[in-house]
Amino acid sequence: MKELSTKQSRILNFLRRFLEDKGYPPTIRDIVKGCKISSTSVVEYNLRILEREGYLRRDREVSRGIELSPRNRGIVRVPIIGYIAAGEPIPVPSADTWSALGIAESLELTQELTRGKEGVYALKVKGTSMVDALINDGDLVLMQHVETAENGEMVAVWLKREKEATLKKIYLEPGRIRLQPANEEMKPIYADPEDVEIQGKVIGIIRKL
Amino acid sequence: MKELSTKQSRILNFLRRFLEDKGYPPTIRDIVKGCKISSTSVVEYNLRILEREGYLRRDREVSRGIELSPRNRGIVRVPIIGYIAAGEPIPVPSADTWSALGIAESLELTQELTRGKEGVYALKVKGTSMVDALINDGDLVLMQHVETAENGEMVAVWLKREKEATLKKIYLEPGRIRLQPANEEMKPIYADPEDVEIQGKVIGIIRKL
DNA sequence: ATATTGTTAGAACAAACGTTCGAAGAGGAG
DNA sequence: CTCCTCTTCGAACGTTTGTTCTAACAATAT
Repeated sequence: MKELSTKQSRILNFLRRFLEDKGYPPTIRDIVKGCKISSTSVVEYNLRILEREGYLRRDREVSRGIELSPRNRGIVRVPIIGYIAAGEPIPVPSADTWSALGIAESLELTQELTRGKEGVYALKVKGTSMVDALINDGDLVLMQHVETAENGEMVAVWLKREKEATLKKIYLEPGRIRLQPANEEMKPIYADPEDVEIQGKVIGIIRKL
Repeated sequence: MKELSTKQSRILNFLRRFLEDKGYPPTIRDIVKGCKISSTSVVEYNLRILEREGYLRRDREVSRGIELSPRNRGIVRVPIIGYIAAGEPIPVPSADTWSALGIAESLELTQELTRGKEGVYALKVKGTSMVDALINDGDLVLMQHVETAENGEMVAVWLKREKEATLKKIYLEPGRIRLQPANEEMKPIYADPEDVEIQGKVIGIIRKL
C-alpha cells in the first residue's frame, strides 16, 4: 500500500469526519468544498487512486457511492479461530484464517479494544484451567500474532514438554523463563526457554454474561 | 415512541441492511425497490414519520441524506460513570449521567457486547478485591441498570452492614440470599435480604492489556 | 530539448434524486 | 350517510451529482 499524498490523506480524513458527523458519505462537490480543492475532476482523480490503493470502495454512477474500508471506519471484525484449553494445542492464525469464507464465528469490535493493531484474532476459553489468569470458562481472549514478547506482557504459551497451553505474564530471566499468573497472589512457574513456544500476545479479555 | 407500522419497520430494516452492506444510505428510489413500495412519495411520507418518531435524522434536499439514530447503527457509546472498589459505594447512573456533557470517559462498543440492552454503563474496577469474581484491577465492568435480579445472575451489590461493594452471582434462598463468587471453587457468603442492595446487573467484563 | 507521466482546471452532459401537488382510496367516528 | 384522518398513487419540476473530455501545468526522465 503506497504512501498517500497530502491531498489524499486530507480527503480521507474529510471522509471520516463527514461520515461520523452526518451518517452518510459526502458528494464529490462536498469534498471539493471541504478540502478546498478546485475542481470535481481533481477529487475524482484522487478518489480513483484511493480506491486502487484499497482505502475505500466506490459504486460508480451512484451519488455518495463511497464506502470506507473497514479499518478506516472504527469497526473491526475479529475472527474467532478456535478454542484454547489447558491440554490442547493453541490454534495459530494461518493465511486462510483471514479469508472471510472459512471463518465460522467472528466478533465485531471497535478500535477501542483492538487499538488499531494488526493480526488480531480471538480464542474461546474452554475449561476453568486459567482461573489463575482471572480468565473463566467461555471468556473470549483477544490475541495478537507476535513472534517475540516483551517482559511483563501476557502471552499464550505452549509448554512442549508438559503438552500444556497456558496464559501467563512472561519474564525472561537468565537461563530460564518465569511465567507469572495474572493473579499476583499465585506463585510463578519457571520453564526452560527450549520448552516455551510463544503463540501470541493477549491484548484483551471479553466476558459476556 | 409510538409503534411502527409494518411498512415503517420494513423500511428501517432495509436501511440497516443497506447501510451495513454498502456503507452509504439508500436513495428514496432504492427504498421503493427494496421494500416493494409503489411510489417515492409513500417512502417520503413514512420517512417523515420515522424522523418525527426519532428513528432517524434527515438532511433535506440532500441525496441519501438519512442518518440512522445511534441505537440503530450497531455502535453504542457507554459512559464510564465511576469506579467500583470494595470499600466504596457503587456509583449509580442518574439522569444527568446520560447527558453526554458530564461524562468524563466513555467506551465505544458494538451491539455484540451490549446486545441492544438499555441503560448500560461501565465501571472501572479499583483494587484486587474482586479476584474471586475473576475480575482484576483496572477491568471494565459492563453494567445494566436493573431493579431486580434473576437467580444466577451476576450482580453488583452493596452490603449495607459491612459497607462493602462486591460482584457476585445471586441466589434467593428462603430467608437469606446466597452470594456466590464466579470462581466455582470458592465458598459462597450468605446475607440477610435486608442487608443487600442490588445496584445493577453485570453483563460483561472487558480487560485491556 | 523532447517525451513521459502525474496532476489540475473548467465546462458541459445525462442521469439520479429529493420534493411537491392534486387526487383518490381506506378506515373509523359521529 | 358524511366527515375526518391516514395513507397511497403517479407525474412533473428543478437541483444535485457522477462522469467525461479537452487543455494545460508540473516534475522527471530520456
